[in-house]
Amino acid sequence: MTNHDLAELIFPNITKTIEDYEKIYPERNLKEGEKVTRFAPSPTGFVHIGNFQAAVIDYVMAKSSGGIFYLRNEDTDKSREVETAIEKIMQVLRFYDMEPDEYEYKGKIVGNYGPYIQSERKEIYHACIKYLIEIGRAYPCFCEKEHLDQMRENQEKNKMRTGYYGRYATCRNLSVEEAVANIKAGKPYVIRFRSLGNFDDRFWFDDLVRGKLYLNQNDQDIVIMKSDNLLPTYHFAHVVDDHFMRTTHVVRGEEWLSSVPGHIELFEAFGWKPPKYIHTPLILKQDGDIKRKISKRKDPEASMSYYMEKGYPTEAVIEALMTIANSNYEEWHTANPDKSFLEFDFQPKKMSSSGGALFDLDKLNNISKNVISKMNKDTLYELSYSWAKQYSELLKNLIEMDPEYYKKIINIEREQKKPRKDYETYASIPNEIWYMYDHLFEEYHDYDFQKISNPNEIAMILKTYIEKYYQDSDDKDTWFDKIKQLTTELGYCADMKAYKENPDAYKGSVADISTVIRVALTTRSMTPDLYELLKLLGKERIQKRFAKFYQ
RNA sequence: GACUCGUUGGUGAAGUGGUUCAACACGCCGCCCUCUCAAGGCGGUAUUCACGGGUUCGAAACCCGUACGAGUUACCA
Repeated sequence: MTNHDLAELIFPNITKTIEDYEKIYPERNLKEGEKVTRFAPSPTGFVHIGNFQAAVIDYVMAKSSGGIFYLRNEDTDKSREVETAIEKIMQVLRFYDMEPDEYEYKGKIVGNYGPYIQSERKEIYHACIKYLIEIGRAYPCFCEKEHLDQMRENQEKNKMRTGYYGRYATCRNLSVEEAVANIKAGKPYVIRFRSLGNFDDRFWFDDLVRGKLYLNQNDQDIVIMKSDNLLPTYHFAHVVDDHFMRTTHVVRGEEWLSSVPGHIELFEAFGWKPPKYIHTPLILKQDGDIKRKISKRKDPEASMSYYMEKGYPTEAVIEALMTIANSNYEEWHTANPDKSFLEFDFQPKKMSSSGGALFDLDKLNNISKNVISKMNKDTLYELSYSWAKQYSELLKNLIEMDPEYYKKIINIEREQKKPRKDYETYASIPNEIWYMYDHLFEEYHDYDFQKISNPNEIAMILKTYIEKYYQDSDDKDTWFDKIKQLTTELGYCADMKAYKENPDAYKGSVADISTVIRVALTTRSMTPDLYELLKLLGKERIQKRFAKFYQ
């Protein structure tokens, strides 16, 4: 009996060969420099920020080169799979406007290199494994878990490298007859790759981030097909898929670096050319004194849904992630505010290889504030409204009550050279504008009066102001002149400079008077421009708010 | 334990032998700015690049050790 018989026994129904697939999935017609990248998440119901960053890089590299960005669903681990995961993934991609060129979604395949779901590619993997068995580079392994565990324990005890290699790879020495007999007897098995590598020999490999790396050859007979569902392991699926889908650049986390030798050997066994690799530093988080991998269980910000719920503009998240990837991105973006991030010349070499970047929420918040501040009122209206419809009943109701009024509020000190930066996220908007709504204002009674806190004095200031001075029709200069007149009339200092030079000579200043008005109007001592607020509220509502203090 | 990658300020980092006595951004602090806050302006924030040794006229940059951190070491990706 020969390897051929063994291969036939294991895969009797596989008739297509590798050559067939080479024809079905021909080399892509790429122009010089065009890149093919992919986002290949496993459907766990969770889009990790690190994976998403890789997707952003994938997208930028593909799109900026005129190439292809596709989505591949890596669902080979059926035990971890979550039903709606792929919808979430698609939702995230679309939300960030990173529509893949090729994908498979809800039964529809877009692209000529599918299926794009690994569990549907079984035949292709099997054909490849069949080939490997025929040429003697793969074999069935009947070792049981207990045996493997025992073996590893012994290896550890003897300070040997752990794993299935060399003399520990017992099943590689089984004769075809023995293997066939085992299979016919119904023994469960996995398929392992037969490594020809020598761990003591080194080879170099060029990672686009780190440059030339000298690595030990792989000598592990890694599992390429699992026993229960006959699906491939990640390692094997990566090699087969990225070859037949004609991926040119693989972007993945640096946790994959140590499996590179195995992947390279797999490519070599087929005589295929490996793609270029970009192993990105992990995204870490500061936890007390230590930095650790951002974890999906402990850290809500590990999930992309966090940023969607909080209402960060997509542009802000992308900028934060791009800045971690290439720190000159920010500078470039300020210099080219109107350009899309796709026009940025992303350079893998410029990625830090310092083994992990802290994701800085302060920085994100700052970027986000800037992004929101630069939106015009209509854009902010649209984006915050569509966010509210999904995530905030409160904001949604406020907007729907009177969209034009809402627009006026968010337009205060907006659409100018140096706009205000009040809103960090869409979620933070209600907290900044609620006092402009009477029904919310009525419910709140905690006034933050500052220097002037005597109720009689406050009542007097407010009453005098509204009855004697305030007019809706005043322009800003007139308005402020009147505030000054009021200030002087009540014995306070209207000139800030004079006041600062000699504060003891006065009861207080125009700033104190303004603060009283501001607080009475909003309960807060810090708000946007007072004049704008007054105008928006109008005399009648102002009067009502003031009246509380002198009735 | 073994293997691999790394180590520049509070954070992200620029910088690969000599205008870097370490850019830029965030954060923090201070001052200024005819109403607050925000913004803005100005200034401060690493006598030094984990540590020790070496190479060199010259090192954060090159070499060697040490320490520390991270990743991998699965029929998970």
